[in-house]
Amino acid sequence: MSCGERLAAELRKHGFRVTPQRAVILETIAHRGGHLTVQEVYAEARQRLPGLNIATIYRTVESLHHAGMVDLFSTTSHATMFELRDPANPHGHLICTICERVIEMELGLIQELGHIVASETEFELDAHHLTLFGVCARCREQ
Amino acid sequence: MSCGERLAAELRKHGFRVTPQRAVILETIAHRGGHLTVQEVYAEARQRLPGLNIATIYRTVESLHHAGMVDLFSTTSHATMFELRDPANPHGHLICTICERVIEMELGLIQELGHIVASETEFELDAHHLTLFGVCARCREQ
DNA sequence: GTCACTGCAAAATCTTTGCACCCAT
DNA sequence: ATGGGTGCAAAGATTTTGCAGTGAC
Repeated sequence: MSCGERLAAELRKHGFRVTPQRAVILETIAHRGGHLTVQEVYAEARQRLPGLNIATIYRTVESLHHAGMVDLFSTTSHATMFELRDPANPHGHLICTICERVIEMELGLIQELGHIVASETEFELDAHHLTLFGVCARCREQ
Repeated sequence: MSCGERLAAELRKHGFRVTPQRAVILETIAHRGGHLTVQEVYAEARQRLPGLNIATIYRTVESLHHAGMVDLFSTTSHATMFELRDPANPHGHLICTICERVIEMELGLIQELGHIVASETEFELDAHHLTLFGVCARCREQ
C-alpha cells in the first residue's frame, strides 16, 4: 500500500471523504514532513492541484486536527504550525526564539518532563505537542 | 514611591520617554496583573485616556519587550499575550488547551525542567517565559 | 440521491507601517 | 530645538464564514 493509499485509508477510517484536495494536502504534508504552516502547504499543494483554495487547507487541517491526525502548535511568529501525527514517533518541539528553528525533542525527555510537572502541579502535559521556547546552541554562541 | 512612579523610573532607566500613554498602559498592565492581550489593555486603557490608539499599545509593548520589562508568549488562540516581568517573581505558564486558562508555574519547577532539557539537548530554556500546553485538572475530570 | 466538501468572495482579526504633528527631554 | 513618540489611516497577514455548486459515497 502506497503512502497516499495509507493516508486515504486513514481518512476514511475517521469518517472523512477522500477528495483530490485532501489527497494532495496530505501528500504534501507527508512529503515535506516535519513542521509546516498553512501558507507553506498552500504554496506547494496548489502547484499540484491548481485552483486549490487556501480556505480548504484551513478547513482540512482543522478537521485532521480534530480527528487526531495532525498536531498544531504556535511559534513565536504569528503563523500556526502543524505536522502529521505519527503514532510511532511521538515527540515535542524546541523552538529557538532567536532563529525560530524548530528542533524535535525525544519522547523520553517529554515523558520525564511530564512526570515532573504532573507531580508538582495538577497539570497534564500533552506529549504529542509539547512545545518549549528558548535559545538553541547555535544562537547562544553568537 | 508609588507604583506609577516606580514604573516611570524604570522607563527612564531604559532610555524611554515617559508619556501619558505609556504611563496609562503600564498602570493598566500593573493593575490588571497577570496575562493580557493587546486588545485587553487597549479596551481598559482607552477608558482612562480616550484617544489612545491601539497602534501605540503594540509599539509600547514591543519596546518594553525589547527592554526586558515585559515577556511575550503565545497561546492556543491567535492573540499574543504578555505580562510585566517581575524580577522578584520569575515564573512560567501552563496553558490549558481546552479552557485556555493560564496557570502560573513556580520558578523551582522551571529550573528543574530547564536543567533536564539542557542536560539532554543543547537547548537553553528561557526561564522568564517558559510556556507549557496541556490539560488542567478541572478539564481532565470532564 | 445525499450531504460532506469545495471554491469564491467577503469579512473578521490581529498586527504593522508611513507620515505629519506633538511633546518629553 | 531635537527627535522620540503618537494618532490616524491604510495596508498586510492570517484565519474564518456564508453561500451556491459539485462530487464522493
